[in-house]
Amino acid sequence: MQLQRGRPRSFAVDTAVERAMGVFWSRGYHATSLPDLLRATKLSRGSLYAAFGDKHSLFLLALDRYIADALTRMESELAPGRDPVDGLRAYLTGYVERTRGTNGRRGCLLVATAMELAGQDAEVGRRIAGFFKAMEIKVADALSRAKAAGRLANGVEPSSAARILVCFVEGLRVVAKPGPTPTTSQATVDALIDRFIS
Amino acid sequence: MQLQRGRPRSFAVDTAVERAMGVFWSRGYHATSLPDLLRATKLSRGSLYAAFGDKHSLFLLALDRYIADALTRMESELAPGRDPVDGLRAYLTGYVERTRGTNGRRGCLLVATAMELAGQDAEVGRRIAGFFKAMEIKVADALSRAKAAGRLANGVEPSSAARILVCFVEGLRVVAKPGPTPTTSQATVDALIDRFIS
DNA sequence: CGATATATAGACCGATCGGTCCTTAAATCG
DNA sequence: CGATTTAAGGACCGATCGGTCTATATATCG
Repeated sequence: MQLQRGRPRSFAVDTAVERAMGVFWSRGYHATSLPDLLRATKLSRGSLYAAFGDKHSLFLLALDRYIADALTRMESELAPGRDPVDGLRAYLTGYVERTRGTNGRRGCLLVATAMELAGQDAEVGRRIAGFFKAMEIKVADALSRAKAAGRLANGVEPSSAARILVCFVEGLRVVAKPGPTPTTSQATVDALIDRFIS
Repeated sequence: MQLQRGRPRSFAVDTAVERAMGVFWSRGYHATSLPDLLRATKLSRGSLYAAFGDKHSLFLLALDRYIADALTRMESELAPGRDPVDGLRAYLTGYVERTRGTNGRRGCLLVATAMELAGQDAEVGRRIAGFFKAMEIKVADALSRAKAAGRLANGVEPSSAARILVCFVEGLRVVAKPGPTPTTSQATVDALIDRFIS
């Protein structure tokens, strides 16, 4: 970003990335065309390529933004200062809310990208794997704090339970994609929590 | 399919569908091109279009085949005649095996299709939703038999437990996509079973 | 054999893909 | 003011997309 003499940038890079993220999120990488991105970002072809290089680079920025948002949300839900059981409940319930109605139909950019690109695109693969790992660590940490407080059911081991929860929430996003089952999801989450919390 | 006078069909429709399935499975729908399909099926353009109509129709046949295979496998794993707990273990362990090494990288056609197309393509959406429903019913049935045999942990309800297991296995396929974690998956499955079986 | 049916090979189609480039308008600087 | 910089708009590019069609070769029938 250089000194701005002459006409200043009429668009904020951040909001352009955010809008692009929305398109990739709704359609997936391959099904998103340049015209789609231009419409969403309100940029001209020239501006978009000057600012972001190419479609793939812009996608990586959008993916990074999505990941950062998800991690930020998790950090507040599972904050060390908070009651770990409340945090875990909030964390899981958040996924239920995100699979309701229109949101459910939209799915999850991370899951869609994992399935669409992670196998072929190393750059993407690293980001996705890193996210799942980070998520697992945060959940495991919350479970450890719950265990220390004597709130875990007998025989529950934080690290393996964390892996179970991570698989579960990602699976929720898959199963909810074709047709969300609004009422049952929360009950399913409650039943799951019931197996781990005493 | 009409009477075959003259040169007989030099290819079997079934094996062509199976080969096409393999390509869609590895690359996803949008990223699979006609040349990809021709190479895999060893058909000419003309033959492929004469036999299947278009790319989308061929994809639906491939998806149906994948679903039928999955249901067949489940029916043997969770057969009513078999010990339900053994069946559930075999069912879950099957997913662990399918996420190892190269297989894991390949992912799952159903999950990938759910994320890539189920939101936009009603025909596909119905198939995916139907599969998840069928799977849930089969698992719930096995859990019911386990419960009747007094093999379930206290407080476990078959129908909600089935929803949990379905989400878990589909999530396994997502998390395993970017980089399989071979050794831990079985341990994770064991830890999960441990929460439900007494 | 000749008639018929099937599949191959590949030319061909319009549309769209991602990406480059050039002109013009607008805004800020000295 | 004029010089400079930024972005918009859109023409334009080669490549590829899914899909059609026309030979041509081959096999099976009567």
